[in-house]
Amino acid sequence: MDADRVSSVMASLPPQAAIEGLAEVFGLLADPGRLRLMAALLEGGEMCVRDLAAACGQSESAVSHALRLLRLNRVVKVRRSGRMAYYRLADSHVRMLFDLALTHVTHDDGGHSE
Amino acid sequence: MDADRVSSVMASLPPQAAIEGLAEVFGLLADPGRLRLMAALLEGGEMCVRDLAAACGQSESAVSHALRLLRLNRVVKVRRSGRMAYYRLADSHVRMLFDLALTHVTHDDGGHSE
DNA sequence: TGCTCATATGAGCGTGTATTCACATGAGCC
DNA sequence: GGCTCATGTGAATACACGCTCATATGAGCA
Repeated sequence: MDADRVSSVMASLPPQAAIEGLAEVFGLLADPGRLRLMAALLEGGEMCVRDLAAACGQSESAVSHALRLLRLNRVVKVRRSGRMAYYRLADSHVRMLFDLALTHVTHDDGGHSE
Repeated sequence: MDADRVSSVMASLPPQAAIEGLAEVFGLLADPGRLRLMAALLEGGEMCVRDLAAACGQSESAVSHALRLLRLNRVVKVRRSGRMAYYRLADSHVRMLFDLALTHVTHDDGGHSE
């Protein structure tokens, strides 16, 4: 048991709040439904809820719930016009993470094993 | 309802397998315990289970379970020496995502709101 | 006003997942 | 061999999360 190493590593760990914030952000990206929405918005630019639901193969209710989460975390932005709501990706860190990961996953697919 | 836009977006969506793989990877990063482990390994280089548990403030069992997950997904690698197991970060995409996000979160902290 | 459509939201439910506890494996040491 | 220590694993529990269903809000339109 290397006590020196342990305490120096402990001291270097990011604060709890930062860690939990990170986990929350990654959690947003840990759902296929939300990922499809983001991929659609990345390609489509700006879309309404119905079109997003149709394009991503999800119910409008599920999409609305998902968009609410992304909205609360500032991953997407809304523009309201009449009774329509047009969503687009915000220029957030989340977008960048998603974009980067998507690029990688389409070129090289790592898999499972022990 | 913009049918053309919808179908063109649908066609551009990454295949289901890619999306699910992405979600799985992000899911690995969506837990504060695992993030602390990765942060510790990023700083400490190579550490045994006990030291990781001590440095991250988690039970050894929880750490072992978490490391198993990370190992199965090739995020960490093990070196066994006698009864000890020394873990280190693998050069995976996951590591890069984590590293990038960590850098950002320590410089600018985005938050919640409607 | 009354109706429909687009979206939003709340409750309830089923599922996945992290943690703990108890135990197993296996190396080092006497 | 018998003991201890470091790690691994399985089962059980508790919690979080996403989905659906029902309903609400609010714009457009007759």
